[in-house]
Amino acid sequence: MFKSRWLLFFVFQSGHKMAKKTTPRPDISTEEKIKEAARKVFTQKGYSATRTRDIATAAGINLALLNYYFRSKQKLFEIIMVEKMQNFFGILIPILDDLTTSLDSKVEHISSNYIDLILANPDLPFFILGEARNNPELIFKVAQRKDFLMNSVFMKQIREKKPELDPLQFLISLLGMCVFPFVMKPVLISMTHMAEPAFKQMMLERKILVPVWLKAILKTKPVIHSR
Amino acid sequence: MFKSRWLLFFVFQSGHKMAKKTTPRPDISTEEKIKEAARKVFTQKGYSATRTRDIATAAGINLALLNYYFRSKQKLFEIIMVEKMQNFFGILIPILDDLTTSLDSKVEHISSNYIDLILANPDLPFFILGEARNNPELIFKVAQRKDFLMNSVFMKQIREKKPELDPLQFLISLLGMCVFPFVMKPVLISMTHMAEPAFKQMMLERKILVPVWLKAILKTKPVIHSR
DNA sequence: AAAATATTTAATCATTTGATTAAACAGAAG
DNA sequence: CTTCTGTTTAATCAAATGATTAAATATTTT
Repeated sequence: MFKSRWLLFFVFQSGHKMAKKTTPRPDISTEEKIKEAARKVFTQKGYSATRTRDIATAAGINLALLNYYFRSKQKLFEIIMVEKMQNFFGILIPILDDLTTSLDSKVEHISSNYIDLILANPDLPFFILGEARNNPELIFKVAQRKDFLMNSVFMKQIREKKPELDPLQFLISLLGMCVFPFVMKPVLISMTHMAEPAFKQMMLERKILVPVWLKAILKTKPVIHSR
Repeated sequence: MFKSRWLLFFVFQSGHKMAKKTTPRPDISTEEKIKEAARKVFTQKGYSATRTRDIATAAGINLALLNYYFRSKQKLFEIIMVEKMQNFFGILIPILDDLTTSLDSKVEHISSNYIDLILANPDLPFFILGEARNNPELIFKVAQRKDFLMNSVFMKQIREKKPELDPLQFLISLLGMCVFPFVMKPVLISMTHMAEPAFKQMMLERKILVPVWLKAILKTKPVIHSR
C-alpha cells in the first residue's frame, strides 16, 4: 500500500487524487465531501485560520482521509482557491471582452451579475482578496496574460467614450461599488442597526443604482491631472 | 518575582504592562519595540497568520519579553487593533459630524484625507476589515453608539439634498471609492503591469476624481425602487 | 471464493507555537 | 558593598496541528 501510493505519485504527480489505479468505483462522495467542507471552511476563515481538523469534522470524515485524497492542506487549498477564483473572475472576463454589447450594457451586466453572485457567496470576495495577498502567483495563473485586462473591449470602449480618463479608474470604481459593501459588511453591521435582511435589500437596490451612477460618472466634464 | 507579577495582576488587571512596581526606569524602548513590531506584523499578516516569534524577531527581543510585557498574543493584539481602529475611524468621525461644513466639502475632505492616510498605511484597511470579521465587538466598542453614523450631520445633509436616496448607499460608495483600490491592489498588480509607483499616482489622481464623481451622483435623477 | 486493490480508522509522530520558569543580569536604594 | 527590584535570557512545557503509519474493512478483479 505504501509502495503503490508513492509509485502512483511519481507517475501522475498531478496534484490530484492518487488512488483508484485500475477500476475501483468508491462512493465518489468522500472526496467531494472533503472538497465541500474545504470550500466552506477555507472561504469563511481563510487559509491560515483553517485547521485540517475543522475540515475533517465539517466533512464528517476521518482526518487521515484529507491527506489520503489531497496529500496536504496546501494542495487542497490550491484546488479550492483556483475554483473560487474561477467563480469570482469567470463571471467578469466574458462580459469585459464581449464585442457585441455596449459599454452601458456591460456596466449593467457586471453590476447585476456580480451582486447576485456575491449575495449567493458572501464570503467569496474577502476570501479572494485576502488570499491574493499571500498567493499573487495563483491570481496571475488564472488571469491568463497580464495585458488581457487593459486590452479588453470594455477598456477600449471607455477610452473611446472618455479619452482623458484612465479606464482602470473606472473599472475599479465599478467593481468597488459592487464588491466593497460585502467586504465592509461586518463593520457596517457593528456600527449601525442594520441586519442581514436590510443588507440584502440594500444590495438589491444597488443593482439599479450602480449603472445609473456610473453612467453619470461617464458624463462628467474631463478632469485634467497636473503632473 | 513570580509572586509580585500575580499580585499586581490581580490589583490592576488593566491588561497593561504589569512590571515597574516602584521606581525602576528601564529603556522605555523594549515595550515600544514590541508594539512597533506587532503593528507591523499584525497589520501585514493578520492575527492568525502572525507568530509571536515573528514579532519577537522583528522587535529584536527575546520571545519571553512579549509575554512579560503584554501577557499574551491576544492581549497585545487587542492593543494594536484598538489603536489601528482609531487610526482608521478617527479620521472619519469628526468630518462626518462637522456642523460647519457643506456636504461637498465633507466629500472632498474624506476623499483626500482617507487616500492620504491609506497611502501612508497601505495594509490598514484590509487589516481592519479582516479582523472586524472575527472581532465585531471590538468595532462596536470604538463606534460609541450604534446610531451615531445614521444620525451624523453628513447623513442628514444627504437626506436633505437627495431625500429618496438611502444615505448609507452614498456613504458606502464614497468609502469604497477611496478604500477599495487598496483592498484590491494585489489582484490589480497580478492582473496588470501596474507596479507600486503607478498605483500611487493613480490614487493621487483619485483624490480629485472621487469628489467630482460623487457630486455627479448626487445630481442624478431619483431612482425609485419597487418593493 | 481468493486475491488484489482501494478506502477507512485509530494511534502516533514531529514540528510549531503560545506560554512559563528559573536563573542571570542590571541598576537603584539602603 | 549589599540588598532589593525590575529586566532579560535560555531552556523547557504543554497543547495544537499537519501529516503518516499499520492495521481493519470494503470493494473490485480474477
